[in-house]
Amino acid sequence: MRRTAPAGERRQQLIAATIRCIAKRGLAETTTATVAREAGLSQGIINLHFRSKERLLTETLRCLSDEYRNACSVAAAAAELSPAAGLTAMVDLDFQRNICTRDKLAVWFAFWGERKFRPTYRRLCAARDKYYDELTRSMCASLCEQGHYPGVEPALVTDGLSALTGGLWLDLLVRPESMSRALARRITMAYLAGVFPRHFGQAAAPAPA
Amino acid sequence: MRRTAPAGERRQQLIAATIRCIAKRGLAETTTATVAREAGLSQGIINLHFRSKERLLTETLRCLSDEYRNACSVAAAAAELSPAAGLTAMVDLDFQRNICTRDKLAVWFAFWGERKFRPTYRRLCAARDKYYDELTRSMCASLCEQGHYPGVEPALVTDGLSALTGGLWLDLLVRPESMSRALARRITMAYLAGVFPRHFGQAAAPAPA
DNA sequence: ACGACGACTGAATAGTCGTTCATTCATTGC
DNA sequence: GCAATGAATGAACGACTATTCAGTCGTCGT
Repeated sequence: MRRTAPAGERRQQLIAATIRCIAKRGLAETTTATVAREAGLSQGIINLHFRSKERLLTETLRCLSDEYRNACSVAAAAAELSPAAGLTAMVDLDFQRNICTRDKLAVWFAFWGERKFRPTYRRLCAARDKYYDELTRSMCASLCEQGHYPGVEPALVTDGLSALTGGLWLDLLVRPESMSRALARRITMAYLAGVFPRHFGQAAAPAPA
Repeated sequence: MRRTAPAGERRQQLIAATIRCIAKRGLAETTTATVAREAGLSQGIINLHFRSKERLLTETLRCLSDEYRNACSVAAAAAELSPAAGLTAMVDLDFQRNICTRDKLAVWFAFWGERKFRPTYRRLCAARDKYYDELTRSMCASLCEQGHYPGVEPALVTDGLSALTGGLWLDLLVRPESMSRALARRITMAYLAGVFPRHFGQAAAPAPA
């Protein structure tokens, strides 16, 4: 391996090592030394490329947050076609291979446990939440209007969907033997079917093969 | 204040201080010193009454777990009347004043973030989960049978309900400005209404004043 | 080929935290 | 009242961790 690498590349490498480290050992036992070793580099490397451990963690979270928001653009595009297609794309995305890795889920929950106490974590998480909420809410609102669901409150459905997704992620992380991405997707679609029966109910959309 | 107290009392006092400490500062910044100060006692007190910090944390989690399981007995009793009443009691319980404190939620999530890596945390959390699942699943199964819902899978509904509750707890903790216990309860009941419309739908049960 | 640059190293440092233990002092039985 | 008991203290200790920095060595321009 090259001994020297472009700064951006090394930063990415260290962030990846951080994710693996948190997933393997937990945030409490993730030290600068373990991350450096995981990356196959030396003690001081983290303070060289990030100014501190804190910044490494912050950048790691920002990386995941950006990745999620970028992935959302696919769902936003699908929503142009129809609100129901947009919501389906959103659910697919949430339980997709790339986004919904066990390693990445471990990192999300590690930070969620601390976000109340670290303003920077809170800001980054809140930004992702806001983006999700606005996107999902507009889809739900359109579907309520276009699909004639006068009794359904878009804000309520959005909050429910967001909470359900978060809860299923937790199950995927801590009880992988009894929860799978496919099952999580089914449960979420069943929720949507309960809310919007004419669009997600049994007789509504043909299930994608 | 008495300088010496019965051992059991002091242990409870220290567990309460631990909960406040984790809720105020997060697990990462909860040290034996901060817990002792929060309790108004001295450095070595934790190692005196619990053998180590680790055991203090474990006992704290066990305390919350037991409290939750005890509270469930009310819901189990209600289920004897009817499965739907049991489920309603379960939802009420989950968003009740005593169980669903901001402090206690903070502790739950602090441990959930680490449970993958600490066998003891995992065991205690898994025990609570199992209890919840079995209780809820039997209620759902009874309701499916007695209420004639042939298309509904009890296991799926249980997983969904558990995930939704967990997600709403997270919202209550980190976004108290946009989530309340009452709203969380409404969202959960709306979920049940989607699954069991004849028992939880608009025209089914009279909303409690 | 060579010199300058800077990425990288890893031993040293300063600070923090969990744990220990000799000592203090309130409580209880006599 | 007076020991005897053991709960509680808090200074001291050892282990660990983030950060620093002087030195090493690969890379690149000339």
